[in-house]
Amino acid sequence: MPGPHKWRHRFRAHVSRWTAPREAILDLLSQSSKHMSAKEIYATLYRMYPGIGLTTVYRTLDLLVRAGFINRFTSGDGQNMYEFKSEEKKEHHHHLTCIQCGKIIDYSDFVEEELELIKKTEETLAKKHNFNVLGHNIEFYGLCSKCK
Amino acid sequence: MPGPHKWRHRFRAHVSRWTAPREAILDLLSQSSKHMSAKEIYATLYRMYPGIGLTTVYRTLDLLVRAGFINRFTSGDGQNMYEFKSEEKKEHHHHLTCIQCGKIIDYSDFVEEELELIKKTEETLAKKHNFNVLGHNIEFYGLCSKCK
DNA sequence: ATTATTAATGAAAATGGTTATCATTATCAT
DNA sequence: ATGATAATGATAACCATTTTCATTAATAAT
Repeated sequence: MPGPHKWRHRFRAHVSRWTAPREAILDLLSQSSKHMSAKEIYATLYRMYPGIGLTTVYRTLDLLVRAGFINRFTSGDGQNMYEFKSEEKKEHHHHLTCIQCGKIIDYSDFVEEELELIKKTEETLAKKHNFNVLGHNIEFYGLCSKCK
Repeated sequence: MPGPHKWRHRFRAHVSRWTAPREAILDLLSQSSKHMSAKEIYATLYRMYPGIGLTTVYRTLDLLVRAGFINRFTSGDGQNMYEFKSEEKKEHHHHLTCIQCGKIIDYSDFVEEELELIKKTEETLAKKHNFNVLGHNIEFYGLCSKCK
């Protein structure tokens, strides 16, 4: 469903108004396969849409996370990164981060095993501690080939 | 080895000078079973040692992480938490965090399985991406019994 | 023990990511 | 077309962490 309002339909279930910034942000993230920070997203959009504000970027990203369109995760250096939840390659993946240069590699090795274990763990934790488990963060970190 | 210089020996391998703030911080963390933020550590120590500075707390925590005395991990709300690496209960544990109130529960269910998988994953990632894998963060989050 | 060297400290200011405020703008139901 | 109000964006505030730099104090040399 290409075109100017590609996301409108799905988005409208979550917010009352459809706006240009929201489409621009969602569009950008859906086309970029990379993880992006709020600043990066702002800087990229600013080129073609100089009116956009950083505040709106942050607000929209929050919205998109809550609505389930994108994932948020914390990069090593303390800032949040965002990535589009693709439907096609809906492979469950985790991140391998270089603590030196910040490079992030997606990996999906042992996903089957991981998922089993995650599911089992979530169930046990939910029962044992009476938690409503909503998600998880799994990340490996170290030094990439260039930095080590 | 109790007494005023409990840590001196082990610490001296990593830094050139042994100081009161360093001992105080390490002492506090070793006695507290909880995870603490830099601010909490500072506030606690300030009572018995009003001369201490927040800067020193941060610097010493960095030092202790690098020296392997303590672990640092990111809590949900964007601040770093620190915990002593106990030798006795050297059980590998991970964290279950409430995104509402910030409560953190240590859990060690499925550690055997987890450790196996982690080890396997680390080895594969190291080879595949030529990474020097230094560690991992595994965390589940959700709503605790009070907050849900 | 005294002194010299310089690592370590701490007060204050700076930094950087994120959030709150609020007047203005623009979407959408009518 | 119009009005109600959701959404925006400029600015300032916030908060954890880091930097700067003059002062203090731990250790080595005397």
